[in-house]
Amino acid sequence: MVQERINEFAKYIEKKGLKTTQQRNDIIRTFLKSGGHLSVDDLHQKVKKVNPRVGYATVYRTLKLLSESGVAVERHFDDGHTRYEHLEPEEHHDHLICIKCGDIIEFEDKNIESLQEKVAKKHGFRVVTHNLEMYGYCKKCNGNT
Amino acid sequence: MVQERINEFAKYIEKKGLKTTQQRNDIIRTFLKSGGHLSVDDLHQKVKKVNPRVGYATVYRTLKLLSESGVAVERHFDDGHTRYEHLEPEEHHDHLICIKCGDIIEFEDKNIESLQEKVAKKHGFRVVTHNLEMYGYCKKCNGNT
DNA sequence: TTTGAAATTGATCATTATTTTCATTTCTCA
DNA sequence: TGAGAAATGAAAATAATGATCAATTTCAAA
Ligand SMILES: [Mn+2]
Ligand SMILES: [Mn+2]
Ligand SMILES: [Zn+2]
Ligand SMILES: [Zn+2]
Repeated sequence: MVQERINEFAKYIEKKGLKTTQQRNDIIRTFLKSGGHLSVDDLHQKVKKVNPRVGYATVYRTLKLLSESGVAVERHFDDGHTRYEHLEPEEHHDHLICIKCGDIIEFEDKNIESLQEKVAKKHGFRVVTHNLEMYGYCKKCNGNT
Repeated sequence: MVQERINEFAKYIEKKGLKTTQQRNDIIRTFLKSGGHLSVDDLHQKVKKVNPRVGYATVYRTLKLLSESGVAVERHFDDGHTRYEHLEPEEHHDHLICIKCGDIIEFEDKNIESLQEKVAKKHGFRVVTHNLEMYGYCKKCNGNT
């Protein structure tokens, strides 16, 4: 639920002694309303339609805050643009990324996750985050160039 | 074997109609002699000890060629520095990365790999490359801050 | 061995994503 | 409502990487 994410972020802002502003509200609402994996530029484009005076730097700063608060997660796919998506708490997934059309498929596989933990444990390693990305050709692009 | 990698690269250079040069030789030998996951800067530092006149750009260019040839692979961990390591043909592994001391543990898990393929197949996706990275605390860093 | 076209090199400049600065504006709340 | 703290946006600063280009090197043909 969008409102819950907004409240969650508000709580984080409050706890850090920061302030609520119109720009932040516009950015957060636009972000939460959007699906997919947004670059800073993507989001800035969208926010400008709502509030043309929002600056690029503020989008950067707000996305950073959203990540810190747990409302958003940063993704670093292999295209040199950090992307953000919003997740429900405790939610997690990994990605299949088409190197032809750019389509991104999300998946979650408990068996893989549990084997990952097993590997980590074998090395005495405590995992905080992980990412599993597979690059290749999606179904649609498979029969082409 | 280092010599085999050198030959492999020579063959690639030849096939592309490129030339053998002292700089490339120095860079390649230094790279193959080194273990670990080297940044461009790391490698440049090392090469300069062998041949001080080697420029930064040439290290970039040569690492690119090494990757194309299959002798090296590029890694994009979450620190903004592309790193390179050399692998034997057909070799593959993934990484556990300590966010405290920076140590990198390599692992290979056929079970995980096979589950990955299964997930991809389920989505009609043909995987070309993948990367699985787990960030956290290594055994040594676990009992500290 | 000489030669010259093609490739390479290194210094420097260009680019691009992201961060920082800082003067100005906006919030918060006593 | 007014002061102090935080936020903003425009522009400058960073930092990794890529592109340019004149000078140098390689190599196969002569
Ligand atoms: Mn996703
Ligand atoms: Mn490795
Ligand atoms: Zn596709
Ligand atoms: Zn460690």
